[in-house]
Amino acid sequence: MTESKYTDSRTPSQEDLCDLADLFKVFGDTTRMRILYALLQGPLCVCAIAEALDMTQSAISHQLRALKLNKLVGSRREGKTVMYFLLDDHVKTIIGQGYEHLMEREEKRK
Amino acid sequence: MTESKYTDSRTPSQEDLCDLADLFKVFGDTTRMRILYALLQGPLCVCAIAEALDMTQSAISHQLRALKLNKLVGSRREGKTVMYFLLDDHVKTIIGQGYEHLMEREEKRK
DNA sequence: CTGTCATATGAGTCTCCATTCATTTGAATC
DNA sequence: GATTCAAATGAATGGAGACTCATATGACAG
Repeated sequence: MTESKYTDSRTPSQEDLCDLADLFKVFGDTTRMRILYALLQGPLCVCAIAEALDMTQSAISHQLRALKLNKLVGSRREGKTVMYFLLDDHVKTIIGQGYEHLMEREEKRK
Repeated sequence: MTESKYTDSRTPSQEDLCDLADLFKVFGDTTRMRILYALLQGPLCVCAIAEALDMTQSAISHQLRALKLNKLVGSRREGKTVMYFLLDDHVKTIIGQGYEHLMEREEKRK
């Protein structure tokens, strides 16, 4: 059975591999990566993120939307402001593994 | 010091975050993801991959190039054929973590 | 209920990149 | 050397998506 859509099985189907690629696509943008990294330190509101990354509020909102759709971040309203925070421990692990790969890759470079 | 380019430090600089996003961009394509997944089982030559994924040899070669540039796969010539293989254990971990995230995300979906 | 601050969203633009197609390089066999 | 099979590469094209700009929604203060 390679046709499973998230059965209990550990073997991804072709469709799963597509979803997987779509997930990593979310990590594959500098702005979103910077947002995720910022949120590693703790929750932040939209304007704080925009300020930290020196980008427009609109650009940040658009990217937060993508992160939220993929359940990587969550949000809660606090008065006029909206706080965003990481939803998932995998985020830390995935970023960490990516970073380790980068470090090793650099070592091997002559 | 947030300016380090792969120092021994564990804290990525802005440039590192960009490199990190670029790395995940490589995982963020269905074709490349399918190639990596195929290679999890063991080394394969270009034509075998092309056949397995039902895509042209050219398309596969182009994507293998991207994977190779990022040191995710290596290659060795064997006669007329060229075998490709995974270079890095992080690949397995990263894909695994991504998949776990997907599974959890599905659970939470009503 | 009006203004203001914070955020979300839609349309449009511009850039990037995955694939195709045509061609080249490379190795083996004759 | 010529042919053939495998792979790499370059140019061109089509589509996706990141940002901008303008506008809408939402919450609070007065």
